[in-house]
Amino acid sequence: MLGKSYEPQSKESLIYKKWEDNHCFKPKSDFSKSDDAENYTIIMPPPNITGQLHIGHALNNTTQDFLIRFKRMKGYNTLWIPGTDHASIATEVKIIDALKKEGLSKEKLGREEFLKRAWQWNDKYGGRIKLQLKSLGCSCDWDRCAFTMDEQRQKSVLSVFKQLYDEGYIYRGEKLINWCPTCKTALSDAEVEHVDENSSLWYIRYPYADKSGYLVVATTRPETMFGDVCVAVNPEDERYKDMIGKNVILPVINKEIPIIGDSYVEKDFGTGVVKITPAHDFNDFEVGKRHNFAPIKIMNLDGTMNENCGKYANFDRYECRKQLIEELKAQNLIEKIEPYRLPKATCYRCHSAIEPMMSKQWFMDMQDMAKLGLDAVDNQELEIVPQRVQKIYKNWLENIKDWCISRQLWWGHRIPAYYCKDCGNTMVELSAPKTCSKCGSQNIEQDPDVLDTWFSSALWPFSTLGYPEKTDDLKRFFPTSTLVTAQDIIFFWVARMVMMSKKIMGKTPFSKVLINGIVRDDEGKKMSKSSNNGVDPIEIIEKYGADSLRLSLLFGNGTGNDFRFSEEKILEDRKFINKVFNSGKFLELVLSQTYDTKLDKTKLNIFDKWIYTKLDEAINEINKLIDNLDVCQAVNKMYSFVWDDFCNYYLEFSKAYVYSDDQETRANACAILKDVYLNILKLLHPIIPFITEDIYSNFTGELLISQTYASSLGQFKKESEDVEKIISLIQKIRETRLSYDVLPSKRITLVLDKNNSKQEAIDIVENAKLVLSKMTNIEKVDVKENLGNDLVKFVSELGEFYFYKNELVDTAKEREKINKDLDKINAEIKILESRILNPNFVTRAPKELVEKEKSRYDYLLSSKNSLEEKLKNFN
RNA sequence: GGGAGAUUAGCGCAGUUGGUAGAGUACCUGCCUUACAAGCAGAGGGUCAUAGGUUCGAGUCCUAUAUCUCCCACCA
Repeated sequence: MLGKSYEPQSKESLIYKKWEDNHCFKPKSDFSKSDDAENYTIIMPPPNITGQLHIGHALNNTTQDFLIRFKRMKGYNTLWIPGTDHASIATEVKIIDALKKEGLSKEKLGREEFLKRAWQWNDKYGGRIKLQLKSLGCSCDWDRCAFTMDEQRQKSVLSVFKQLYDEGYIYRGEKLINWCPTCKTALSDAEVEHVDENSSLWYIRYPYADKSGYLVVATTRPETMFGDVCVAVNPEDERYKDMIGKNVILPVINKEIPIIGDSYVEKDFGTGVVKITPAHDFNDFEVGKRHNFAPIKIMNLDGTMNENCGKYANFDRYECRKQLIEELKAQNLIEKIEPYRLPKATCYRCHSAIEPMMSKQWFMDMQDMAKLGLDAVDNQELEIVPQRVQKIYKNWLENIKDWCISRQLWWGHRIPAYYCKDCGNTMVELSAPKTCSKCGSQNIEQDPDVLDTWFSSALWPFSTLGYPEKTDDLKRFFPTSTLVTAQDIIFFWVARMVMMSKKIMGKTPFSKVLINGIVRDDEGKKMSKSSNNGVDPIEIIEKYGADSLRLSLLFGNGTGNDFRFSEEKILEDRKFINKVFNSGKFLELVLSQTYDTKLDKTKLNIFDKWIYTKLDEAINEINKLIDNLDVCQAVNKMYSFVWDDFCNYYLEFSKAYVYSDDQETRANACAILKDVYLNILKLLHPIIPFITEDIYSNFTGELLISQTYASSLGQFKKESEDVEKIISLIQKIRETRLSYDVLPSKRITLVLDKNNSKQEAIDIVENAKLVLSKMTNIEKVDVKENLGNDLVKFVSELGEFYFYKNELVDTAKEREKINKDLDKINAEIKILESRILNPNFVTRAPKELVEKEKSRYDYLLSSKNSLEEKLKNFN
């Protein structure tokens, strides 16, 4: 029995458990190896274990679950692999924060203890994330749940690292890298965020060595002057070109450096003179390299100045700047200071200023890799939806630089590089070597650093399937089908997965990628921790149920577009779920009043044939839309099919039969209604799995999740068209009744002209009399030979119809209304005439369209005619 | 500095080969019609940001402009 109203809270977790207990989330091939159904595989973007899921995750995972459930019911061998990400730097930052509160630090704790803490953290938060996914209804295979740092994934990482090292793609070297002085680690380019900041442009005088005056250098980083190796001017710059080759004195430390010419310098910016600090600026590094200057490091890893800065050694970088400016001012070496807005590079985790530093790190050569990533898109091995994202993806790959993959952190995959302390030999091995491969020494230590967290994420499409082992899963499910993710990790993750998969597996990891938009709050602001406007899906689920949340996320939101989340929208959308529930209650009621239901699909009336045809069309259309990843339209279609076609029409039609006095008619009508309704539940299951499952099992005792769509009965074109005509007649009757202010409860007569009506119209109306009467409160239909003038005419697609004038209520406002309608029709007639009478249109436009317009024109003319006649009735 | 997206009914939004502007919600009218008032039946409301262009025909394609949002970026 269905309750008075649906209560999701009490049921959802039980339903989920039932699915799990019955192994519904597992691929069919787990039970029958010979199953040759086509595979449909999704790997879940692993959420960071740093926290809990927000609405953005809910959107992504609902979308994935929608796809998986739909494909599962379409008969595919579906696999959805869940998992979590260790999120190296993000987690480490969190744990350090937590330690701080206890008065502890990472160093005090030591590596081993620290890692213990990290694993505890994983247990706690990873667990909560899984719980959230389950409450959302995600039908992923938990037995295959992966963690980026579990044993299996460690093997994948080691294997890939070694292979790429052996092939020369991974190398170690001292280069200028992005250094976060707070996190005390190197970062990749992708991990640097640029924010505009108000600062100054300092104009500093560098005296000529020959004491003939000074050169003014404009800089945003005065404190880096200790690392200057030269100053540069544009060789084309008339002001300075004669100075090239002369020397200037670096103030404060009084060091002589040369003036060089390099076209990198813009004549028009600042003074046209640039100080070159190769060890602390990426551009300067290139300039320095071109002119063979050795970089001079001036900073320690914690952001303090080093011994190359004279008395400023050990000063914090900002304190140094402050005092240095004062000293220069005192020496009259500051020409001026201008306010200046500059993009500041910051750490994407702790948001402190990044310092470019010379440092020995591990890198991945990205030239060949990037090409693999570009090929995937260019050769259409990979389709990114929405298409515009493809440009962003390509642009990034086209400008990519080598990837710094080592991090000076503890929580992560330790780099499998071993150094011989005696001969300096480097060994990259899957397990720790006991002796040096070169000198045989046992004095060996492992690199203390770990890998960029995105290195392991990049392997996700095959590491989750068991790589490097040649597992059945890997054979069966790689490459996967669709990836659904958020746009902020296109570079971090999507691009790198594509490159790694192509490199390691030789194949693009998935054929389609759906990039969802950003989730905003009800004011349109991006949901983020800093704005504190994030919403926990669990809260919403507890309040409204998972189905409501899911529906609200999927319904009416353009695929790939940003999405505004509000509880108000949930309340609006939730009405649909109520509608589904109530139609179930209606079925239950009807069935309870019928002794016997026998489904005989050979005995379908035209309305049954119509709804089956509509259902078939809907499924086909939805299938197509889903293949194109047009989730929004697919859900729209489901919604309108169920509410408009099924609830508003079919259900009402069926009342004419399920309450029939004829037992056989009644039994079959009930059976068919039930069958159609169960199909509706199947159709909706991917959006609102819980309630549909609940109702389905109520009616059948079977599990809905494991059902497949019924094979089509075929399409009944003729009957469908007839019913469409009946529907438009119903609308016309209702409209006409209302226009004459006839109360809905008043039963009136529908009249047809026997001589002038098409036989088709008479037959259709005759056959649909019962339904017409139910839907429009028509008492009877008169087919008359001779029409008197006591009638009022109206027109539908089936032709002309009449009401008895004396059954209607006249009103004065009728004239007004008719005139208004006439105006509208005349306007459209004019538009159509401009077309139909235009020889260009008639000859160039498609024939069918011309035909369509012509018949529309005829219809309008007769409508006009009838309105004009009607108008006469009110004279 | 470069790039992308948005601009459609009061509101928040759909609109996939160019072919008479759509649903939801709000508002208005009438209905407590035995699934559902979280409902049913109707109605009103849009020069599809602006200006040009291509076309028989443009919300849809092209070119500018404006406003908003996002991404990328080494002008010291």
